[in-house]
Amino acid sequence: MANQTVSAWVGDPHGEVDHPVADCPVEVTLHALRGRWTTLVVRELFDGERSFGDLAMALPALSDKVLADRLAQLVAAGVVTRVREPGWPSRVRYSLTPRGQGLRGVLEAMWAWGQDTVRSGTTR
Amino acid sequence: MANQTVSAWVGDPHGEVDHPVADCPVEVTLHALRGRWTTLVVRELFDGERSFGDLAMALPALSDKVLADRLAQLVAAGVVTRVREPGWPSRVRYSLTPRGQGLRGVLEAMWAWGQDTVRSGTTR
DNA sequence: CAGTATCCGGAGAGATACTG
DNA sequence: CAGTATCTCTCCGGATACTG
Repeated sequence: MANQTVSAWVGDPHGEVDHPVADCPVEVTLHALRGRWTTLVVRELFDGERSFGDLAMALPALSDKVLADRLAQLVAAGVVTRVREPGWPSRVRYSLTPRGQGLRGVLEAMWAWGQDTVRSGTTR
Repeated sequence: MANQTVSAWVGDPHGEVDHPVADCPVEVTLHALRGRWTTLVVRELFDGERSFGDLAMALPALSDKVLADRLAQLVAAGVVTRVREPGWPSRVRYSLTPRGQGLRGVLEAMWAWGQDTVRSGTTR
């Protein structure tokens, strides 16, 4: 997760790390993607704007509460934009921010590594 | 986390996803890195082989139990090799497997995204 | 040295029911 | 439609104490 407060990534020397601190970039990313279902919600949004109902339909096993939690988390992380349409019935449009689009690279890296791992049969 | 069982990454169409399944490559990667301290342990090992005591010393706030948990998890994920030295006092050498080395790209992608996010001040 | 055995407290995931 | 309010339950993370 986190590293020490100051030094860079593999740019050692990284001194003692007493605690996984929140301002480590890796920690920040992990935090944004934290929790079950999160990456799936993001993936849905890679395809474009979605409403709450759209997402609920695409992820049927995901409860309203958890979906709302995830969306709030993603909004707080600056990954997703939430736009409430005025009127009735109420409708909310969720879409990725530019930063959210930037997650593509991260998820692709994860996909590639996981793919290799599965192929090699080193599943845990 | 996971996606459906068959289709590819952003290569839609991705059908309905009823459940975050374990065989999604992204899920596999997330699973390998799951838990507090995990990435920090991996980072220590990027610098080369380490003993249990080395790791405990580099991560002073990490308890024996959690360190042992993390190492076992990483071994199970095929990321780390565990070699027990015979004799007394007992000594165990931990190092990254080739697959573990492959995590560099993943963590770098995470680092880059987190870095941008912190710069832009969109911390949550 | 390198762990394992227990126990505890808190966070997160899900189910159900209700509201602006 | 798009959530919130509760409540439950399980899964860690951490502390402490002990062992091969």
